[in-house]
Amino acid sequence: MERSGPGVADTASPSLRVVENEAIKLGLLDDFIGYYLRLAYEEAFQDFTQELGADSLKPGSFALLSLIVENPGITQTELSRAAGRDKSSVTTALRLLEDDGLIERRRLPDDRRSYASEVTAKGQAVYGRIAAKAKIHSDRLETIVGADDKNALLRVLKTLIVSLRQRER
Amino acid sequence: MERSGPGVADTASPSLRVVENEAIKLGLLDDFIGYYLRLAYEEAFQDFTQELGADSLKPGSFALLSLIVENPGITQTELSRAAGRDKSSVTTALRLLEDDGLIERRRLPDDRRSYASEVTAKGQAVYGRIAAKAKIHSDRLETIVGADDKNALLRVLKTLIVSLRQRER
DNA sequence: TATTGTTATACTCTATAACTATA
DNA sequence: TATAGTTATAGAGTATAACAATA
Repeated sequence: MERSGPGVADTASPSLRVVENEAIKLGLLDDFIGYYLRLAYEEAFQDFTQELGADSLKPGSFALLSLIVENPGITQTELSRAAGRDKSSVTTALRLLEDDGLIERRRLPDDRRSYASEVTAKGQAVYGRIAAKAKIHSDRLETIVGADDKNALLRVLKTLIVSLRQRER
Repeated sequence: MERSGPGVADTASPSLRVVENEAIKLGLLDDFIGYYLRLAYEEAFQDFTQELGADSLKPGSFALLSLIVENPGITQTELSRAAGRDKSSVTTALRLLEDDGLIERRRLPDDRRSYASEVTAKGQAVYGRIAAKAKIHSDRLETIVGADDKNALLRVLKTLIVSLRQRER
């Protein structure tokens, strides 16, 4: 990210005013990362959803489908950890994907408790279309913040996630 | 944020692996801001919640209470815009705050359709405690990412929010 | 005993739409 | 007619807990 000059970080910020709001004071909120993370997530998600249009896929489903495409045969417990969701949530979401014919599951012969998920031909096709739209969406975000800031943003977000998760334990 | 050297942004990233996960490939997801925004929001929120402990206040309520403390007499429509929630959601959340005795509402004499919200003495006290805990939480996040990156993160998030909101219209 | 996945269930947060009252 | 706020309701998206099958 581009550095703001010393001491000018705040004043250099775009005037959020929460929306384009008159003169609402944010107080504590103005410095509260979680507040902006939530708003930014919501806006980004909505932008992606609009881009998807008819290929609508729930946010959780998109993450799962990507993980399955990238890691054929991944088990549900692995998906659960990777997506940061409970295994019961994964079960629910996977059933929807399976009902739509986008993925298939088969039992693992070496551990018959586990199910390996695979993308189907149809799922691959849908994923291809979604991937193209995801790229458009990603490019738009990158245009907004700039390539350097985008990479830095990802890096900082990952640092936050990893550190906070480690702290939980 | 500290710049990574040219071309090393990715490799310089902390190895997220989604958690500390073996070797799950993220594919598209690895470059997908929305994915990390969601995970980061969830982790940050959970950290804040744990810090709050008994003074638990819902995330939406915290934002509303802050806005009321900072903007005494703010109306519900203004709160709605500021918090990025529908007015019906604001109504529901305000009633909880009112039931808990943290805020009061009074009709505006000049426009009897509107209600002005004010924090009560009790609400002020609760807010004081929460503010102290919010500071602890914020300081922790700042320690994790560093002061420069924190300011840059806020700046980039605000840019994203503002730009995407403008685009919607 | 521990783990994988399923199910039933419930919770949290939110929005939509129709409404009342005021303007 | 338009706006502020309320209400009833529904919907995402998720987790908890108890469970069956397997290890």
